[in-house]
Amino acid sequence: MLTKRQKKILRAVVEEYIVNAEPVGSRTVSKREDIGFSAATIRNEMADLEEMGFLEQPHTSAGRIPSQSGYRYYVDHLMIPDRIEHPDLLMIHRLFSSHMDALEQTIQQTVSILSRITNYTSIMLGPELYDNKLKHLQVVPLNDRMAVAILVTDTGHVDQRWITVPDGVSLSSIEQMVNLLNTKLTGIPLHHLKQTVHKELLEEFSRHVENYEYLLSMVDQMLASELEGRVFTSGTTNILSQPEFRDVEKIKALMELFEETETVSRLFSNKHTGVQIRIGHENHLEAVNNCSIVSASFEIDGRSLGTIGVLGPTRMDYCKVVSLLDLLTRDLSQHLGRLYK
Amino acid sequence: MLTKRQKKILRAVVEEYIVNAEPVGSRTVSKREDIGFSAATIRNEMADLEEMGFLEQPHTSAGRIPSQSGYRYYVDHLMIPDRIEHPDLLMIHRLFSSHMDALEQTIQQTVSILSRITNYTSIMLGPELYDNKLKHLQVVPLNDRMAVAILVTDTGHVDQRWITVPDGVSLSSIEQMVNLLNTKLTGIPLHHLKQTVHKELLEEFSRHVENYEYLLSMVDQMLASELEGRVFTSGTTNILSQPEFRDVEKIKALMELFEETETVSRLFSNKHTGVQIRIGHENHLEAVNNCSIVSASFEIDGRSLGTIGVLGPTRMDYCKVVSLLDLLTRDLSQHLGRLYK
DNA sequence: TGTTAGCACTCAAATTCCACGAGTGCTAAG
DNA sequence: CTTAGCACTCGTGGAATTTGAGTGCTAACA
Repeated sequence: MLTKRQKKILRAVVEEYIVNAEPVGSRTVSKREDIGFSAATIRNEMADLEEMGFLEQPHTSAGRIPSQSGYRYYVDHLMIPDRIEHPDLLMIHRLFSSHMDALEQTIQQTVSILSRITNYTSIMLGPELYDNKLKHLQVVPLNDRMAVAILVTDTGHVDQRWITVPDGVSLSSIEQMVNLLNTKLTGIPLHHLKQTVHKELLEEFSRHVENYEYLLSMVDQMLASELEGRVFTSGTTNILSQPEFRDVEKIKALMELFEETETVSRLFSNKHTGVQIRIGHENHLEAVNNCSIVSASFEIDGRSLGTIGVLGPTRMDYCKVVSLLDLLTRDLSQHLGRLYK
Repeated sequence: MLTKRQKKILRAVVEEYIVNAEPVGSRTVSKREDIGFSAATIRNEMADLEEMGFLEQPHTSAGRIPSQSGYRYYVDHLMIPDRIEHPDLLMIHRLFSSHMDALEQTIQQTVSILSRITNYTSIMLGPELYDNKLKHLQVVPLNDRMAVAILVTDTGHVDQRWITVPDGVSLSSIEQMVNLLNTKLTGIPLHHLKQTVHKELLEEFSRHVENYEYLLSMVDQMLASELEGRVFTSGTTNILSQPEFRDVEKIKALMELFEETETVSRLFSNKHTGVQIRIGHENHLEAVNNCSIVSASFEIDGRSLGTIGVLGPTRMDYCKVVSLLDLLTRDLSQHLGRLYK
């Protein structure tokens, strides 16, 4: 357990380092208004804090910087979330009060705003489509071999894919099949579509549609849509302004990371409610060992729709980011709620 | 006019520099097999070539590097396009002989292969949709205020947008209108849709559809689709391995460039036939002053569909890139031709 | 007993200095 | 016209030196 004074000092060191990105010495701390002790006293306390693992020294004759447990203690016990500045509030308010755009646009704009306000890289996962329900299915033939299949969900998401038409299948039988599927599948969650077809509709199929065996391969092609949410990013270059990324190798590792949506998706996924903070090694990934990821989910009716998050150096302005994410996910959830009702 | 020997030497310098990224001295050149002169002779010639502006010296006691006009002369007069290596050929062949994917996937795979083979950043513009013809129009209502409009073109491109339903417009009248539009607009090029509606269909509208004034605003929303081609990139991080990008500032400028699709689109646009090379300042953009852009268009029936290109340092392996782009655009054109017929 | 001033000490970063050598330009001989 | 030889240039890299921020320890003080 830390004494009150130690907490004060730890907090001062973290906040000072977040701003200046340079090791902070005892003198700097003692000169802060909220600290009433001499540099010598601070030195003693800082030595103790280092022994406890909350601070570390780059080298003997330098000041202290927070260790990863130092940051962890800070976000868990010492941090007081910022109030969001007025111009930022205004920008967010304007985004969500604007007329309804397509979902993807809203998402893209949200990440974009987040990265502009924080000056870190921001990322959004989702929304996942698993339990979206089928609203409409459409097949548009392009020629006698190719057709476009279009799936619309109740949330207004549109999914498309090209399918090849098996030999010997007529346009009219395709049409017949699509009609049948539409009447039978509307309202079924996407991740149940395939098994519903195979379990319940096979019989119906064989009765109403000729050549149904061939058509089945088409249906399977149609329904093999991607259910995972997409990854949206914004401000990937922001992080290059941070002094901890002067090294080209680090930049490269990070940029390559962003090109792998798979990994990004894993890094940012967040099944908890509320804002989640992962500091450095807590991410279990070499490339982000000196980065922190702050993320939060947005939801409708308690059902998580996706995640929005920020990636920055461990020396991140947690106060600002946390309060911002809190606000954004609230507003986003509300906005999407209005949209879907 | 350069003498034969000068050409030989210029070529040697350029090729040597492309490989090693270090100033090449007279000794290095004289030791090449295809050069039969002593270092001293080369020195004299190199001094002349420098005077003519084809070579330059970083400092007095260093070798020469090609100037931008040096590269220009090289690609215009000295370069002999490479034969493409077998494994690369195989990869490309496999891409285009695979079953037909959706257009976007083919495109993404093409850029990806290009960047992997060249180790530079590769980019594709397009395809532009201006003269694609409408194949099918569909409106799927989500609730009483929102609907999704879906546009399918004859090339299988699907465009979607959310539209708001004006008050007092019934679902049935929307249906009626969509039917009308489908019969009247199918086969019309996308960039004519709007004016066709306003010029030729207004009258028809007023006769068949009630409340047509309200519906018109919906139609306008639907048809305001984006006709410019999208920008696809791959291997943005490749360029970070090049020794000319050890400087974080340069990296940042370039990465920020990639985030601006507008500028990227302008940089790579290529209205000529055949492979086009733009070297350094010829791009008229600060961030790519020491980069070259090689691009080529792909087309169907002589009609340009889009552009594919490569961005690398001016010290680029032009031979490889040119022959590769030549092959890729040919194959791509052919592939798309097969697809659309 | 807790706090503070003073002082010697440490060590990274910046600066200066120096030797090395790759490469040049010029000259004179072949 | 070509080439060997030589003096000269200048960037590179390493060693030595200086500088200064910051520490730990000790002793005095409240």
